[in-house]
Formats: sequence, structure tokens, C-alpha cells
Amino acid sequence: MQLMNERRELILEELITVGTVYVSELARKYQVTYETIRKDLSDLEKKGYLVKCHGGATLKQGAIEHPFQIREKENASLKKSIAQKALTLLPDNCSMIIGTGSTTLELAKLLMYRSGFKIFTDSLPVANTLISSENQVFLFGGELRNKSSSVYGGWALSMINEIQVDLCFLGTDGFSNLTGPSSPSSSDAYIDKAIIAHAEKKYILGDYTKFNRKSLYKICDWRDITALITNNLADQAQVAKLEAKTKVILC
Amino acid sequence: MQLMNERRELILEELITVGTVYVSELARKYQVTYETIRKDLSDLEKKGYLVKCHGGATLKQGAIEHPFQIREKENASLKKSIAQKALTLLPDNCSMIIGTGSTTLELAKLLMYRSGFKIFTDSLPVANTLISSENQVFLFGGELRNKSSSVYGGWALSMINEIQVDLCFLGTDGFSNLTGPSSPSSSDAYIDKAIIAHAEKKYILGDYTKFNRKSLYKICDWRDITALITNNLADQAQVAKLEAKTKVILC
DNA sequence: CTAAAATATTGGTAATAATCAGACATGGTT
DNA sequence: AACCATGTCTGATTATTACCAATATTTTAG
Repeated sequence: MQLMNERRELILEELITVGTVYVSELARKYQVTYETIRKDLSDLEKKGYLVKCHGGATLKQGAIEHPFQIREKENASLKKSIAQKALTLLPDNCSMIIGTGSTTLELAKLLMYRSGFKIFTDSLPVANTLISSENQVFLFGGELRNKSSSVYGGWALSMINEIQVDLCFLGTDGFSNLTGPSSPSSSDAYIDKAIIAHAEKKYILGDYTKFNRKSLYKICDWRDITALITNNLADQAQVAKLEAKTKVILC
Repeated sequence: MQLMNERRELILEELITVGTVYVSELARKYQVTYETIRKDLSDLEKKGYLVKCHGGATLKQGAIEHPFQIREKENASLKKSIAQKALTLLPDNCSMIIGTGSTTLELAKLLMYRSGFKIFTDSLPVANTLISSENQVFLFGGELRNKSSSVYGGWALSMINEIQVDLCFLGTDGFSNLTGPSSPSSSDAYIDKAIIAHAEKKYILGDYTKFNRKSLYKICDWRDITALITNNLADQAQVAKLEAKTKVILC
């Protein structure tokens, strides 16, 4: 059972966080016909929240600031575009590990509106975000670090060692002058190392600022990484240099 | 039979916790006709607490703080007094496991202002609360259950089996007519069983309402429990009967 | 590039369910 | 009895959504 208003609010909320919604997907999700979803979209369009287009609708710019809904940080939109790119790499029903970081958290927010994935994480915010989604969520066990809001240590490592997933998405503190991504804490680096060893495809998510930063502990070598996903705001020369070492996905 | 005001308060309470209520569901729950429920909703709408719509009603934004959060607060203060009592049982620097539930969460909030403890938990909200405290916090690993916001399953169990702590504090769904506390889910009950087996002193936290409620799965027998901590609002006769089976700490 | 196939949209209709207004029943009170 | 509060019953009205057929658009294949 579902209230019409409730459905429309949820659609709008999804639209605001994800940017685009599809008629077919919404119809499946809410178990109503296409026509019903279209009426919802038409109504929301009339109210000025979105613009309809073939197959779905997109957020109307300027509508985000409406009092009615959650607002997003300016800064987050860069990270969100990276996360959106990462989303396109996911086969249906695949399993994945999502690491700690602000960009990976954006990915988790987008996954809220997807379903059927098996998602492991060492990050408390990622777990908090995904717990009410229609995905199966697993949290690694162990000691909690305040700074990163993530678990680490032997228990987490041994749990990671017991699984093998399709993909992993990790953040990083930066990789300037380094032959791979880095982390500011050795125990986090150990966790990331273990995660990489237990995923088929390994993706690093990092905006352009990461090109000019680095931390003490190297997580791995670029050759261990399937691809880096970053913005096209990154310096062309730096990107070119990196492309010699690993695949770079721009967005 | 039931008073009208009581019913309306309950409806409002449900609305505040859940966000949406349905006319048909409410009518079934309170055994009155749709028209009666509609009158209830119209009345509550007139008072500004909610917005009616086809099929039910949704919470009015901003109304959350007004209506009778008094009762919620009262309830929370009841739980807090229990948690406060539990605090007095803690030796310095001791280790403990804190289970899932609203009362145990109150305990976690109080522990925010203490330091030097080793605290294990299966509850995400408890971990979220304590992560920025000056205690060492450990989270059990495993699959996340949406409803209780806690982890469960083999990974959690095996991690619990690896430790031995000084005390544990568990919530319960109730224990009327039962020879011990109960839980609504079998997997949660397993977790609680394991926790009890790996703590020296075992405390159950439960306000007086738990005397008249129960769930499907018994966690353990009263003789396995060191003490129940509850309010002195509990019925004297019921308390006396329970005291034959285990220690009862009133506050 | 164009025609055909596949897919999406639109508007109208009908069925189901929810709403509303107001009459009516009940049960306790003065 | 008369009164009031509460809840139920009834029939007319309205909202929501599924279904259908006619168009429009996009994609595919030749």
C-alpha cells in the first residue's frame, strides 16, 4: 500500500539526489503502471520541480533550493559526478566493497535508489546511508576510528579475507609524486590493501585535487588498480602521465 | 474499548515515528470505522499536526517538535533513568557489550561523557553515538538488519565468541508470562544469547512496559541474568514475582 | 538515409476505493 | 426526558489508478 503524496515525494527526493529518474524504473519500484508515474511526473513538472523528457525526467536547475527538500552541499556535486560514473560500472546484482571517504559516501547515497546489490563496507557513514536501502549491506567488524568513522584492525582484516567480491571502490588521500594512492593511516592502508586483494575489479575514486596531495602510507601500486575515476578538471599533463600506469576514467 | 483522545494520541505518535498513516490500517487497528478515523485525522489536521491526503495522512513538516513530544521525552527520560542506574554498575576501565534497543542507546548517550571503557556493540546507533567519545569502541561485523539497525549472523557471532568482557547490557522486547527476556527476531536472539555467554555480569534494561509485552523468541532464562534494571513504576506484584527468579534493580 | 519495428506518450474511459455530509444510534449525564 | 459526545450508517461525490487505443518518438536494420 502506498500514498500518492508519499510516492511523489520519494520520486522528488530521488531526483534531487540522483539527478535523473526513469519512468520504467519508477513503475517497477513502486508497482504502478507507467501512466501513473507519468501523471506523477507531469504533476511535479507543473509544480516546477522537474523537466519531463522521453523515458523519464531530469531535475530542473534551481529547484534544489526549494524549501521543500534536502539541500546539497556545493562541493559535493564534484564528488557526486564521480560517483555517478562509478554507478555505470555496476552489473546487476553484483557484489562490492565500498571504502571510507567522502566520494565513496556519495556513491552510497546514489546506491540508496538501486537494489539487489551485495555491499560490504568498513565505513560507518556508508553503512548508515545504505541500511534503509533495498540492498544487502554488510559491515566489517573491529575497532572504530573516530577520525575516519571506519573500522580497522584484525577482525576487519580477517572478515575481508573471507570474502571475494566483484568490485571495490576506494577513496584516497592523494597520489602526487607517488606510484599509487595513499592513506594517512597505516591501519587504513592495511584495510585498503586487503580490500583490493579480495575484489576482481578495483576502482579508486578521487577528484582532481588528489593529484596534488599525498599521505604517508601507500596503499598499492597503480598496476594493481583497474581504473581511477576522476574529474576532467584534472590537469591534462598529469592525467596523461598517469594513463601510462593505469586506466583513467574521466567524467 | 478505548477513549477517543487516547486513540488520537496513539495515531499522532505513530505518525511521528513512522511518518505516514493509512486510514484503512488505523481503522483495522483500532476497530472503528473509516469515518471515525477520518474525523480523527481531520481534527488533527485542524490542529496543524498533519496533512491529510487520499488514503491517509503524512506528518506536517515542523510539527514534529510541537505536538506531544512531551510523552516521547517522558518516555526517553524513563529510559534515561534506567541507563543512569546502569552507569553506576561500571567499574573504571571495564569492558562491556551494549546491545540493540532504545534503552541501551540511552546508556550509550550517557557514556559519551565518560572515558576509558572498552565498548563492544552490535548496534549501529550505539556505535554512531560513541564513536566520538573517549572510549575504545568496537563494532561486531556482519549483515545489517534494517529494522533494528544492528548486525547479525555468523560473522558477528564468531567475533563475540572471541571475546570475554566484564559486563553486558541488553534490551528486550518484553517478558510477560515468560521465564526470560524475549526478542522479535530469532537471529537477534542468537546474538543476545552469545553476548550473555561472553560477559561476566549480564544486565537486562527494560522499562515497566516490558512486564506486559513479549515476543516470539526467548533469549535466555532469568537465572542466566545477573539483574534486571527497571523503573519503580512497575507493578509491585509483578516485580515481587520476578524477584524470585532474578535480582531486580529499581530506580 | 529511410522504412519498419520497438518503445514511449497522450487522452479517454471504467473500475475501484476514498471522501464527505448528514441522518441516526448509543450510552452516559444532568 | 433532554442533552451531549462519540461513533456508525447511508448514498452521493470525487480521487486515484489501470486499461486501452491512437500518436509520437526513438532505435534498428536494410
